Amino acid sequence: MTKNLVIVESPAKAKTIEGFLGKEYTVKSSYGHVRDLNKNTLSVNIEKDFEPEYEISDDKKALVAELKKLSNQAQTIWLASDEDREGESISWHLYEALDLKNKDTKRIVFHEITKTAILNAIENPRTIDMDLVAAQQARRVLDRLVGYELSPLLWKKVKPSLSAGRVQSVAVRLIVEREEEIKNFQQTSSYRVTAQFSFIQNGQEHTIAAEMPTRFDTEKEARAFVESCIDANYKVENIEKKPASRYPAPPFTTSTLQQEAARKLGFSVANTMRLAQQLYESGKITYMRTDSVNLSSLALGMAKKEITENYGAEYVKTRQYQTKTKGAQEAHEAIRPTYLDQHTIKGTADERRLYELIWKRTIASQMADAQLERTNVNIGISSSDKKFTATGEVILFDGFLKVYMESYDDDRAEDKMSVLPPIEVGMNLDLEKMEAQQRYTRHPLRYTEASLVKKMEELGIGRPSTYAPTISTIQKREYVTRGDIPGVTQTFNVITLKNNKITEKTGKENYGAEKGKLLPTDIGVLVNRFLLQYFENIIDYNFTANVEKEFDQISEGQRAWNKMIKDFYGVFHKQVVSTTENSGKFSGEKLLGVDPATGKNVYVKVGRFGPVAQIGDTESEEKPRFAGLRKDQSIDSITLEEVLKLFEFPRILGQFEDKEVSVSVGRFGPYVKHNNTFYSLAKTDNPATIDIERAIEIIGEKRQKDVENTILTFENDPEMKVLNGRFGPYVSYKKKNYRIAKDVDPKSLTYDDCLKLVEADPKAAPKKAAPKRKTTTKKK
DNA sequence: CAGTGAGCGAGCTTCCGCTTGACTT
Repeated sequence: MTKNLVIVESPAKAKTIEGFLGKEYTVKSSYGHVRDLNKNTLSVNIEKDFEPEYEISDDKKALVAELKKLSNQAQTIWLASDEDREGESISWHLYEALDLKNKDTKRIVFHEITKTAILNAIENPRTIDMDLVAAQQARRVLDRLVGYELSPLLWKKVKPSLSAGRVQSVAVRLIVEREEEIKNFQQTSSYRVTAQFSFIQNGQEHTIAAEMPTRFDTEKEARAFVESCIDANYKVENIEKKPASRYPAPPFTTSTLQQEAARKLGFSVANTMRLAQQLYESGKITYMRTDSVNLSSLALGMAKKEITENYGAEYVKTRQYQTKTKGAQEAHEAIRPTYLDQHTIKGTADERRLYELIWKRTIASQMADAQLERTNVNIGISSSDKKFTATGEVILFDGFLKVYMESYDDDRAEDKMSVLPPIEVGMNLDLEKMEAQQRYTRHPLRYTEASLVKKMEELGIGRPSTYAPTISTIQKREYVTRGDIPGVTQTFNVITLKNNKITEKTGKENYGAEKGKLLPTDIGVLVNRFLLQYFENIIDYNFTANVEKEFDQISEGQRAWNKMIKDFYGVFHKQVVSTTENSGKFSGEKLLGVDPATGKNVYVKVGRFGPVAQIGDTESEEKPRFAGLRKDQSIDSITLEEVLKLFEFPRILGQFEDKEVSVSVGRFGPYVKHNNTFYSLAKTDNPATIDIERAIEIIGEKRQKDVENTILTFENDPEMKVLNGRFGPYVSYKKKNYRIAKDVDPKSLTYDDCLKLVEADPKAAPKKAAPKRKTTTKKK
């Protein structure tokens, strides 16, 4: 018999809290939301004031039943989900789904998982804040209306299975527009002049590197300047020393953790989150989905002690950080180690590296500023008014730099502190070498996963729990791919003055190479163009920020949620209807030219199966011919010549085992076909140039692999096979697959066993390709 | 990436935010 039932969102949290509360309390987890709108229908009743039709999610039915049983036995039910919009809503949905009674139910909140905080929360219960619940409902309904009205429009006008939404469509827009910026970027160049000087002090030679702050726009000007320096004298005119300090970065939020783990450890956003989840579940770090930079008083105390013991009291500076993030809800602490005295942990190499990063960042955030002395030296030229400057930086006190320094996305030098030699005002310097080098302006960098998250956070779109899933969605929809840009070789001029002689030469550099960047696809570009044309208001960068203001008003009780939705939907739905009726197919069709062989028009466009080339007109009597574009080709840049090559498939390569071998390009990439069997080409193979020898090699490799993956075959029926696949052994029969129970040794199966499995298949109905996720079965 | 290899006469696809295991053909 449970006296008190406490419900939190996460099981790891439940475990910790149960320890604080003693045996009068049972602590359970709701595992997030327990109810939601049905996945297969709109589930928003527009006629009835946008009433949402909630249902208990399939995977939560057993859990809700268990919680209901426990709550029936308990005297008091404590709803302890997070103190933000979603958390409040989770409490309300629990209240509804568990059929709770007002007098037995108490709503409590806490921001840190400590015994005092929990006990304090228990002392100060409140009721569910229905205004906040209404704000969440508005958010949920708005997202559903936008997503479930825009996506079907895309299926109709652009391509099936596409999706659009308040968050993902803006993320795609950012990537598409960055690419356009890069395409339209006008490169310019200028000449930067650097010099190396030397002097002798107490019989010792010193060198000093300097730069001229002004740049020359043209080669002519640069050369004229360098020439004017022949026979010139150089003199130290003044030295200025200035103190400077540097501050540590605030503790990690989800977004900054993802960024730093990408920069310092090379982790993908999804990988970082998986590792962080591991660390959280094993109690090593605090909650990893947070937008807060706040540390609990307990953590501040631990940090102070740790820093004092390891580095000394002068390294301590306790700080409370304030969030700068728009719309931050701050239901949790920042991400930090649970115990700061654990500098390292046991675990996999990646877990340890991520933990150490979190530890360093947390500790550094509570350490003293670094004190520096920056020195600027001006060097005069006897033949010119222009000056060279040399800068040096000396660390007087390292402070937090002893532990950690944040990285940046661009290639700015993170650690270019240089110590200047013992230089004095009035000193004459010898010129060792002067160089005027042509430097090009650089286009903005493409987004990485992590820098996209940063940008999304700045715009206030998405939440810590959705950054990683959103990035995966826009890649799954093939709006965006991750890839490398090789860059181009570019030449630059260098004018050198040495020993009073001028030489000029050209050098080479690689420009614009980028690795692991997010690149828009043809489909991404097209969908973005569609949305921009018909729904600019929805993919406006300020749309989320604006509706968030309205959600805030709802949560403050100043506005009715369904009134807000009504105002929005009135405009939005009209757009949907008018676009449905007035716009035709949106395929991005482009006429490339005329096929010299037939005289027919050649087009490229986005078809039902992706980017496709077409010879002949759709309306003509004779059916047009189609050929899919390769993954490395794009509608934007492909030439007529390249398109015509695509129609040269299938290419007959020759004979092998008395059967024809051909190569072609299909939906899943280039393949070799032999005896009605398909063999995928390796990434390194080019279907346009592949020869029969290599094709036979590929066939051999595939056969070898098949043999390795074949567990059993049967002489009486070659169609029946026991194979080893991604999910372990399975039975394959007549192109369909059947699972084998876990406790059965696949090697021991007889032909009859297999046939039984096939016949016992519950899905007798001819359903193609089972859905990836469980679909909710809604009965009417 | 084990499997698929068309250009669609059907049926299905889809949103954002909470949270973790379940467990695939």
